[in-house]
Amino acid sequence: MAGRRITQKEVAERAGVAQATVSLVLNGGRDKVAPETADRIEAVIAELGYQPNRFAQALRTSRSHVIACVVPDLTNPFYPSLVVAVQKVVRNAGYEVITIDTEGELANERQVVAAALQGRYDGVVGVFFNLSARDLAPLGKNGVPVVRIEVRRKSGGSLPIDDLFIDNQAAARAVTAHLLGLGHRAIAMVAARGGPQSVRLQGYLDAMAASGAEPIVLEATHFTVEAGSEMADRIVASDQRVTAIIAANDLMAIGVIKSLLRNGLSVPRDISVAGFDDIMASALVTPGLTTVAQFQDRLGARAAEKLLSRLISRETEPAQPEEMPFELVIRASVAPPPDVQN
Amino acid sequence: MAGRRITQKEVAERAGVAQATVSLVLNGGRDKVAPETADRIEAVIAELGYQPNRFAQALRTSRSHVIACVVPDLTNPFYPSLVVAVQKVVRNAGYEVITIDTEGELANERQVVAAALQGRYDGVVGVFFNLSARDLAPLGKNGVPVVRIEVRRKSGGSLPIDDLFIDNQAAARAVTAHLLGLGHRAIAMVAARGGPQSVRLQGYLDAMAASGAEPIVLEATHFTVEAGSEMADRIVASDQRVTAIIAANDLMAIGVIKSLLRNGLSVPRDISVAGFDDIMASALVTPGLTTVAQFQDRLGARAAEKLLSRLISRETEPAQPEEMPFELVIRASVAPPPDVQN
DNA sequence: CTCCATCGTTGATACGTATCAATAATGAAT
DNA sequence: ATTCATTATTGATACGTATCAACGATGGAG
Repeated sequence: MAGRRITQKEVAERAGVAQATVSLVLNGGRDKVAPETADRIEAVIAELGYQPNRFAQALRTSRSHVIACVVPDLTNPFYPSLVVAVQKVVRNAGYEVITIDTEGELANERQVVAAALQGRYDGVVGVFFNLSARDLAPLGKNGVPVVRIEVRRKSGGSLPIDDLFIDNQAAARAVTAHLLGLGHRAIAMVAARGGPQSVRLQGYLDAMAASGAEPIVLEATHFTVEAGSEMADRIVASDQRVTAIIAANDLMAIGVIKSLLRNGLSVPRDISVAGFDDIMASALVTPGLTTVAQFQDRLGARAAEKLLSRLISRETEPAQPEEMPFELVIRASVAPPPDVQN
Repeated sequence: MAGRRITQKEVAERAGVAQATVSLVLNGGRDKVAPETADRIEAVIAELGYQPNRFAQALRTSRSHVIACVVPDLTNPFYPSLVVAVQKVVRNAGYEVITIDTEGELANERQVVAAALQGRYDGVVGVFFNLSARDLAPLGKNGVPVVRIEVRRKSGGSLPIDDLFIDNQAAARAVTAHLLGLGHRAIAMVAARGGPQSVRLQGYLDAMAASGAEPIVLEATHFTVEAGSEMADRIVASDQRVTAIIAANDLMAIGVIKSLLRNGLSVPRDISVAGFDDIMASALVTPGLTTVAQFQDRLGARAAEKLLSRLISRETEPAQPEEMPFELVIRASVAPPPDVQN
């Protein structure tokens, strides 16, 4: 009962003017309108506390002022900071953010595209595990800009699909090289299907090949702590002698550490461990986890900026991929291999 | 160019029928419509892949099919699992979720209320640090149901504000009693302003008073790891002798542990530490953190269910607060005090 | 055979906005 | 004094939907 919604019509009546004029004033046509009229209308707007009806606007303009932020797993601590960064940037520009947890599932990613094609989202930003540029093409064609966050240089081709990427292959090479430099040779990689896995794996393989070391690869089913533990258990149980383990992300790496400690091994004295992402927990575990920081907040903020500029300028020029930095974060979980430690 | 949007009008034309009839079929008026007509229309709908325009629907019905999920800090690992649980439940019912990170700020919480009053959200679920039932009252009056997640028994009074709460005072009593039971007397509490702080603090004070022990309270400015470390530093630097520290949440507790270890103390040998929330990192730190689990996923799911049932039934009966369980999770960060350890 | 109730369908309308074409008012130019 | 260009304002319209009043058709009761 309390607060009925105020409409332009009511403002118009109160200001002794037509609804169209109110609309004119609101849409920057300030110079199309006599200053005193504009002032009067704005006074009434303030007085009545008028707020435009977003749905009517959306219906009329077919712009929703909503953008979709797509992540594969919100409970993976890597993503919330990204999402928050996006929200902060975009909020000031009058956009709302719908965060969609796709669980890494193709079907859910498809649903986002479908919803966007319905005009529900003005733009899409995020991480797609399954969809390729081809799948996202309809969005570009229909004027819905997309900013992908990728794990390697990629291009949306001639479409308005911007790519923000971190060269994860180089990152994986860097981690592997760091371990090799300390004297490790028997370095295992624990990866999982989907996501950034293959790229990081490739970087690892590159570095190993370059140094002539024999790669050892284990593939888990998920990017979780449990999966990491399971893989490490398997390594311990096998007779394979390993002095270092690289996990495809920090959650798995933490699982690996847990498993090793449980099995009575010392990290890094017996086995060194490294991961990717630099999630908060990585600084908190004991020993601190050596990992690759990707600066999620900067990543999210930059992605949001790119999307916004597309939304504002309405330009549909082909995209330029933009590289974002990573950084090797050295912590206590890595040391020279036992035979070099003496 | 590719996929123009299909409207009811187009469906109607293709089916040789009026737009109103299509609408009738879609809105369950299936029994108001001749079966063969309905079949024909549904066939066309499937054929053309018609999807209703949400904005037109919202404008017409003033129901947005969007619900707001309000949390104070998405980067606090406590909340994402809550949000995800809400999303999962609500998605199947055809609702979208807008997650709003209020940063614990009053202004942002107010903005949510304002947006909801504009009709942007059909319902609101979440954690409010600053707003009281009185502030949320306008929502109830305007038919926007609210489910609050609270830290103690509270009531929306006669309004349709459902409360889901965990008795944090009892939880704090339980933690404190556990420590007292082990023989601790000099137990400090590290709290922060806002949020669940005062309630947990009260539980701690209750338990201390009941056992005749002298309370020691430190108040930090934020609920973060850094704040926890800072408080612990302060304790170490002081000449106060303390054998156990309870932190108002796990992030702070982890900060406390970090600080103590840095200062050359052993946890739990020299000082025991406990927290609240049971975030993932708590199981991963060394030593594992004794804490209070609140089952965020169940909490979120239940909250979403309550909201949904309000949305569907349109009932505006006064709310009944519902209690959710907590559980003391004992890990390695707690042991008897030094003088009992002999 | 006429009347009336019932059923299926439809035309018209409103939700609140943005925008376009048209009008009224003003002053400049002839 | 008349015409014309310019400026300020407005009426009308459409976006896509849900809904209500009204309509024609059908068939049963009288």
